[in-house]
Amino acid sequence: MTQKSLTSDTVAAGRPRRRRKEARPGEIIEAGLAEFGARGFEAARMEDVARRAGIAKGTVFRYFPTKETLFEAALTSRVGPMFEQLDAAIASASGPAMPLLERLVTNLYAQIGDPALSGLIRILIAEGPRFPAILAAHHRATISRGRALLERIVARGIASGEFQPGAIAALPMVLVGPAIMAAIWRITFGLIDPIPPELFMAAHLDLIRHGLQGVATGPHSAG
Amino acid sequence: MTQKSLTSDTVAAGRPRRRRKEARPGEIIEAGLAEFGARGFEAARMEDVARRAGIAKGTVFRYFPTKETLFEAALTSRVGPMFEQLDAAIASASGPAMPLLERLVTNLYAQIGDPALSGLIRILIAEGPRFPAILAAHHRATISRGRALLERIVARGIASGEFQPGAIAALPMVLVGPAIMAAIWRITFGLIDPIPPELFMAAHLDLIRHGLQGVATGPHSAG
DNA sequence: CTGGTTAATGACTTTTGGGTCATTAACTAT
DNA sequence: ATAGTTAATGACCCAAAAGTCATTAACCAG
Repeated sequence: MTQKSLTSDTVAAGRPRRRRKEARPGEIIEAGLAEFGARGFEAARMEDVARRAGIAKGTVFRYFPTKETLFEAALTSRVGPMFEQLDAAIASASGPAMPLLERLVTNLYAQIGDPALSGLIRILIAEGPRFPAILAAHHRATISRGRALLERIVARGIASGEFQPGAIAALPMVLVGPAIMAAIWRITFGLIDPIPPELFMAAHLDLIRHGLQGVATGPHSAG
Repeated sequence: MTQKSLTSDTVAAGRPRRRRKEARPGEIIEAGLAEFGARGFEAARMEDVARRAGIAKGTVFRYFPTKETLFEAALTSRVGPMFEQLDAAIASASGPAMPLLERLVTNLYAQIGDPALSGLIRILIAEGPRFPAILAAHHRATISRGRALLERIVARGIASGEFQPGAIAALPMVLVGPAIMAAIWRITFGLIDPIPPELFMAAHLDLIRHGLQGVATGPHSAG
C-alpha cells in the first residue's frame, strides 16, 4: 500500500519487453553520449537517455547506479588511441617526413567531420573542470600519444635536414593548431557561418609546408 | 500565517544591508559570469551567484527575473570589439604587414592569459547550441570583426608583394589557429599539463612568418 | 507446459534549486 | 525626529528530475 495504485486492470501496453543483459550497457552508453554531447552533463535527462536507448528509465539505473557513473563510463568508452594505424605507418615508413605530417593532418580533418568527435570535444571542454579524472584519462590515452607521434615525425624531419630546428620543433603541437580551430569553429559558429573543411585543410597544409621547410634566409631576410 | 514562522525575535544578524540600486546589476553580472564560466549554465546556482555578489538570492531576482535573463545579460555584456585599438593601429599604419600580424598575434596571447576570457570561451562552446542568439551576437561583434582585421592585414601584405596569394590568403583565419589551440589547451589540459604561453607564441610566430613569406622555391624544392 | 529466476518496468519518493513575496530596514524629504 | 518609499532579505513554495522498488513478464531448464 505504500506504493503503486495500479492493479491488475492497469496494463502497460508499451512496446514488448526484451531481456538483453549483454547488449544494454553499450546501448545505454551510446544514448548517454548523444544526450551529454547535445545538452551537457547537467542538462541531460536520464529519462531522455532511456528513451533514446529504447528502454525504461529504471533500466538505465540497473546498469549504471548514478548519472555520474554513466557519464564516466560513456566518456571512458571513448578514450583510446585515435592514431593507431597512423602510428604504425610512421614506424614502418622510411621516406621524407612531410608526407607523414600531411597524412596526420588529413586524418585529423577526416575525424573532425565526425559528429561523435565534435560531441566528445564539447563535453571535454564544458565538463572538464568538473571531471578532472576523465580529462586526465583522455590526455593520457589520446592527446599525449598524438603529441608523441607528431614529435616523432618532426624529429625525423629534423634529423634528415628536411625541417629546421627552432621554436616549432620545440612545440610541434602548434602544427595542428588550425585543425583544432576548425573543430572548434564547427561546434560553435559552424551553423551561423560554415567554412568548408577542404578550405581549412588547404590553408593549414600550406601554412605547415612553408613553415617547416623554412626559408633559406641568410642573416638578413627582408627585401 | 501562510508564510514565515519567524517573528520579532528572529533576527537576521547577517551583514548590514546596503541600498545600491545602480551598482547591483553590474556586480551581479560579474558574479554570474564567474559562476557560469566555472560550472556552465545548468550547474551554476543562483544562490552561489548571490553569495559571490555579496547579496541575498532574492535580490538577484529583483534585477534579473530569470536565470536565463541573467545569463544573456552577462554574455551580452561581453560582446564588443576585442580589437578596437588594433583596428585603429592597422588603419593608420603604413609599413609592412608582418609586424601588424605579429602585433595581432601577440595581442591574442595577452588576452588568452585573462581567465575571464577563458570562461567566456568555455561558455560559448558549452552552451552555444542552447543559446544560438548569443553565439550570433558574439560572432557579429567580435569574431567577424577580428576576421575582417586579419583579412585586411593579409590583403595589404599581398598587395605589397610581402605575402604570397594562395590557400592561406583565402582563409587568413588559419593564421590564428595555434592561438585558439593555446586557449583551448589552457581551459582543458592546462592544469594537468601546462604549456607556457611564450613557448606557444614563439612557435606560432615562427609558423606564421615562414608560411607567409613563402619559400623561393623553383620547380623542384626538396634536396 | 510449468515453475523458477531475474531483467525490465514505471509509479512513486526524495532532493534540489529556480522563483515568490511578506517582512524588514536603509535612505530621504520635510 | 518621523513618516514614506522601496531596496533588500530569506523562509517558503513547487516543479522537475534523480533515484527506488514492488510488480510484471521474458526466458529457460526440466
